[in-house]
Amino acid sequence: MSRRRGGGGAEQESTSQDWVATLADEVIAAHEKEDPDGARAIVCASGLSPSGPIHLGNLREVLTPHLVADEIRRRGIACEHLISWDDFDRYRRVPKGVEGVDDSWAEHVGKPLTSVPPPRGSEYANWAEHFKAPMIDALERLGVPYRGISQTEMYTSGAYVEQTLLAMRERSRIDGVLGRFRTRKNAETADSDDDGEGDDGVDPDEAPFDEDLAGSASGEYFPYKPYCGACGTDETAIVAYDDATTEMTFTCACGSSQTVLLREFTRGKLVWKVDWPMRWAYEGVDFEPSGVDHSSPGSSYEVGGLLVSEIFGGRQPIGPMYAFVGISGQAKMSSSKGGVPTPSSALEVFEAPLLRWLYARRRPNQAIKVAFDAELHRLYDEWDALSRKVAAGTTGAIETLGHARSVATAERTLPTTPQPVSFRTLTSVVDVTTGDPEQLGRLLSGLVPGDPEEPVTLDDLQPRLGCAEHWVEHYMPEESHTRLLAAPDTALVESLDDTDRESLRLLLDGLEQDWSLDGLTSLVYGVPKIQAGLPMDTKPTDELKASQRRFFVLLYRLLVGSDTGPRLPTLLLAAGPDAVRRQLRM
RNA sequence: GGGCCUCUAGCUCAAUGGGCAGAGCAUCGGACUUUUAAUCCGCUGGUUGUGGGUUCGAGUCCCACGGGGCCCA
Repeated sequence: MSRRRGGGGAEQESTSQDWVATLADEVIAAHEKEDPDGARAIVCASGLSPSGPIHLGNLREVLTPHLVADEIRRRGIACEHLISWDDFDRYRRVPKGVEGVDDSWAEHVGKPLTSVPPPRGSEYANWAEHFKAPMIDALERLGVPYRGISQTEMYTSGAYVEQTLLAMRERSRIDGVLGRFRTRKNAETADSDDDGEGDDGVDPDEAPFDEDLAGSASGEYFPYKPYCGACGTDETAIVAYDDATTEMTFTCACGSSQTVLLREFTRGKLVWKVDWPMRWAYEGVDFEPSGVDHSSPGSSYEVGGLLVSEIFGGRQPIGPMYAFVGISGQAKMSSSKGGVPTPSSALEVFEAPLLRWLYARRRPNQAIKVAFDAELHRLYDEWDALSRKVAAGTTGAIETLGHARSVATAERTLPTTPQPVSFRTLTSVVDVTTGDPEQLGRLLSGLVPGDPEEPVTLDDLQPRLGCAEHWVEHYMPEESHTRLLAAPDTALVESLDDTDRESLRLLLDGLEQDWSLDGLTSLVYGVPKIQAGLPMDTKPTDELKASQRRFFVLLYRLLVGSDTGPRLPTLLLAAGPDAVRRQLRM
């Protein structure tokens, strides 16, 4: 890891950088140009709107700047990561499928997110806090340090008063900039759902609120939207504003009307397209990515780039666009749990470094997929293979970087599983033992080649074991489960011929002579040998193999009702002697 | 209508500042006293969507066209 600080720049030596290092180079170079003395720390920023569950797409909004900031800090350069909680945004609609929420929340549409009651049963004070909380927890577990800024706090404390007054003074210039992107056709239907953070975007409904033309009751443009003092919503329109006194009068759809001094008034905010560049300037943001929805002409990113310099005297941050994050595999309960998988729900089945790796290994403009289905197994396999290669020193520079960024940050190392048993194996074992710790322990100690002095404990398998347990319970397809039959298949038992009956008797007789993986292994393979009159150490012939196979199929049918299943020693050990006897008794 | 992204082995995808096109899975062959979507070894597999251009050199950069996805209108 290079730790150089560009005295005169010109360090182009390496071609083995990943996208994170390349972006960090750019950010550092741009920052140096502007602030040669390095008096000001570099600022990377994210914006999150807690208008509903914060999903895995939003996580990219955070992890992209996080990785860049982390790289900058690893180089010993001061860098701060801001997360702006856009919790002063208007409540746009009632999200579907959120537990504890019904249509009655519609009456809060138009209020700030921090003024909307949380879902029923929530321990949090309001809507925004309720949805921020799991994200805050996930960021902690992912090792993301940041400074959170509540926009509600900023606006209501008057932090942005000067900027607000400036924007109002300059309203006609702002209007002009916005106008460059308005086509004659859509001048009346501007985008109201443009909150900049890829807010799930599904908003096919209702009359959009025209933000570009906010509050233009008089036909004049105002870049500011007050919340009504009576009903609390932003269904307001400014009817008069005086630059000298900052006296502002506005009316509301609820019928009320208010006259305030804007230099003292704090229940309102700049419209999004003006708000964003104002904050770039206010915080001195050097890096902030944005979702693909900003690739369109006239997007808030493009417009903001003009406004930040023309109005607010700032500079547009470096800001790559990141592509969408796809999801495969759904939680069984997803519809009742609010639909979209969130970072917290992902961390129930992904080890934290693995989830970081998904976001670190691809450039932001590449679409990525977070898998909750069986592809998760492959992902774990890939990750384990990478970890082994890194440990052996056989990886390329870029792979090594991706791994390093995932397992640790500049500040700390994230928890890893000491004994990374294959996720596939873990889920299968958890499934057949139905999570019983004693059986789990027996099976896993047989699977993990452990030092007899220091036997493997279940703790050595954490946190992965917990992920496997959660996956089996919530994501494993019903048909993939191995379920012991609840009662003997008497019809099948009665139809057995003498040879089959004898084989079952032999198995049951020997069952508890050596109740262990090894003992059961030699037993199940030995039964057909005994029947054929062969010694136990006989090498298998084709004929013997065939009879073994027949025997196994019989056992599978009697135990789980199908022709195949988990390895029989594993299955028998997991089932326990009582259940085995119950199913095989003649 | 405008914009962004994408197209690489049968499948899923790598190749991240132009420098010998690579993995996993699948197939096939071999090994294995252990059946499972087991493990190990090996083989096969390619006109990098199409056509041009820049370059000593292009999957990579530029232009056009075609397929797919997304955003905005």
